[in-house]
Amino acid sequence: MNATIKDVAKAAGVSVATVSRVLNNSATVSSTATEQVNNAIKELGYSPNFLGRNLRRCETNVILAIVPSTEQTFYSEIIRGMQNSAAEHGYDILLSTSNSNYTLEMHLLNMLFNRTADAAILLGTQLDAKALMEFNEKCFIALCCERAEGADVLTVSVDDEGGAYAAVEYLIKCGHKKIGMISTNGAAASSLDREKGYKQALSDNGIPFREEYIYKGTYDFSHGALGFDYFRGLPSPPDAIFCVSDILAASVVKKALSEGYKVGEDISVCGFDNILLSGMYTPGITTVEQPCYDIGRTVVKELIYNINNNSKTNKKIKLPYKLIERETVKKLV
Amino acid sequence: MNATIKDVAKAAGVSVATVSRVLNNSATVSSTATEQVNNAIKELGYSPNFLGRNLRRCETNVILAIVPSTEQTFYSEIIRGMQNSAAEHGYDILLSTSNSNYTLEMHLLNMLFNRTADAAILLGTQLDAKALMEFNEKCFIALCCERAEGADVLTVSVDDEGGAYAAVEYLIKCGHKKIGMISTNGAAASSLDREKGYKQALSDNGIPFREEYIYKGTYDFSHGALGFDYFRGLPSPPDAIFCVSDILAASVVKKALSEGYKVGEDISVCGFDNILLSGMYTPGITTVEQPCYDIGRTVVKELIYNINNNSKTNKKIKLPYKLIERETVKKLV
DNA sequence: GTGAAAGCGCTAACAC
DNA sequence: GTGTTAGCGCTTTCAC
Repeated sequence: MNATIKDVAKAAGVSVATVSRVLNNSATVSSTATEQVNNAIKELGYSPNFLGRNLRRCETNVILAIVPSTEQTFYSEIIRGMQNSAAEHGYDILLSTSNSNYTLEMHLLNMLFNRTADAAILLGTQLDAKALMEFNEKCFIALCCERAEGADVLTVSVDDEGGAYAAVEYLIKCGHKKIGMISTNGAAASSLDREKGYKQALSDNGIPFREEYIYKGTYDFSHGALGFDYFRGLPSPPDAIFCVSDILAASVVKKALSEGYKVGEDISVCGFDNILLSGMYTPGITTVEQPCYDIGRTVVKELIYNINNNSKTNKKIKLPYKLIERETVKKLV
Repeated sequence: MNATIKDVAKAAGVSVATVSRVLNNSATVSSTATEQVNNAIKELGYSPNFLGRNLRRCETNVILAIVPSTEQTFYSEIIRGMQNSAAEHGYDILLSTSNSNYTLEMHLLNMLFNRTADAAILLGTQLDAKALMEFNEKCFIALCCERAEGADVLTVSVDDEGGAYAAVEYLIKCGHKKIGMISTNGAAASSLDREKGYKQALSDNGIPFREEYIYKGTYDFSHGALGFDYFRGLPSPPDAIFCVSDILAASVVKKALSEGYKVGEDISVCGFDNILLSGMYTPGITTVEQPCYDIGRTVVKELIYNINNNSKTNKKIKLPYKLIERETVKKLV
């Protein structure tokens, strides 16, 4: 079987303690001993068993990132940010998908209790504030991208309200007055925050809010088209639509195109996220960019701070958005 | 701190052995003892420490899936397939991204040696056949989606050659004769196999292969447009283009559209993968679907078979593709 | 049906 | 600068 630290010690003619010391640079070891140990390691093809090490140290240096699925391409940059930040602190990020399934998410979170991971980052969760707070008491967790209303847990996300405000203000500045919004009817705090930004921008610009100008569906692609159909059925349909995600925006664009509309001319649409799709689409979709890489870096940095200081700062961090102008918004002025 | 098996034993008034037995259903325990133990577990909020268990058992029941990045949405279904299959066998799938970086990939593979995971699945790798074979001797690994030329390692992928053949034959059946291909110039075996299918379909249908009808770039979005430009510069440009990926196909479509072409009319294009984008695009992109879910299920099933039987079957499994007709291919006949 | 005890591989006092 | 050794939490053999 695999060589153990004992085998290395024997081969190097030293004690296991010395081997451990060179393995971890934990104390001064004579250069001769160091060399002997390193030779033995090489010879035996030794690799330390982390199960033993982790058991002893009561830590794994693994952070579990739980995503609903990897279908959202914008997670990709977030994860890269997480990894880079983690690597700087000697941690690894391991990902797992919950498929938005409560039982599966609980199973994954249970990895914190069974010591498979030191901490977990939730990118969207099925748990309510109460359950999250309970976890937060016993474990190190963080929310990423999606805050949970009433949950006092470390959270890093884009400034959802500000981003939506900027998008709608941009639409208004472009001369649009009849602005609809496609949102979601679940409990997603990001959607709620974006609705807030939408309303605020309207009101700050003297445009009355109309209840019928807000369509609520799901995040599913089909709901963009559905929203578009709904708006068309209105006596006075909006001529610009702000969507809570780029997927939804793409759906609106596709539907409008298929109905013979010229998007960016007859109808304007703006998304949120700036996923790759938005730049690839024809016409290019105007949207609000999330600082994904920074979000990933930040959440890991803060989480590791908490781990190292055995603290629970529970900060709520909102990172800046960026408006990306492309071709789906008509400039009337 | 966290309760241990000892605490449970004490609280239940039994030995740790008995607790372990009820935890693992490993031997008959009297119903009274079982009840006492379960009560103690609940009371103490006990969760077994897997580091201890895994160390003792010399296994983790974790399979590491190493992906270049989660940017490719079609990994999403593959991972779902992996997870479902893994769960059936009591395993968890943990994901990690290598960013196509050799050092990072080696770091992740090293988790096999340090016993963080029992096996690894590589979805695209930077390692060459020799390195893969070496790993395969000492560890349980599998390749997924992308075979490695000359590597005798368990591999599960779509039938790349057949899929490409089907796509090109479809183009031919639609009346196209001047068919270009956008491929990649790296060592990606899937691209090579798809080129083979392209050539075979041509030759089987009496269409001579033209060297200048094959453009090789990278997987990067920009290379679709680059390929399109290249083809346009030819004295006799192709009127149909088969792309090695949907991303590349989308790029061709976008570029053609921006140049005033009517895609599916003036020019035909067919992709590969059937990622979500292809259905969302306008026009919908005709493509070859990979059986992602099945690929994921199959690779995990075979890998766990190997683990359980301590065998290395090294099967090469090719799963069937499916042609998805949408709107980017003109039917001339 | 149950308990005592060895030991998985490692780290870190502690002693020298 | 180095070695001895206890013990992290668990499973499992062996006795009873």
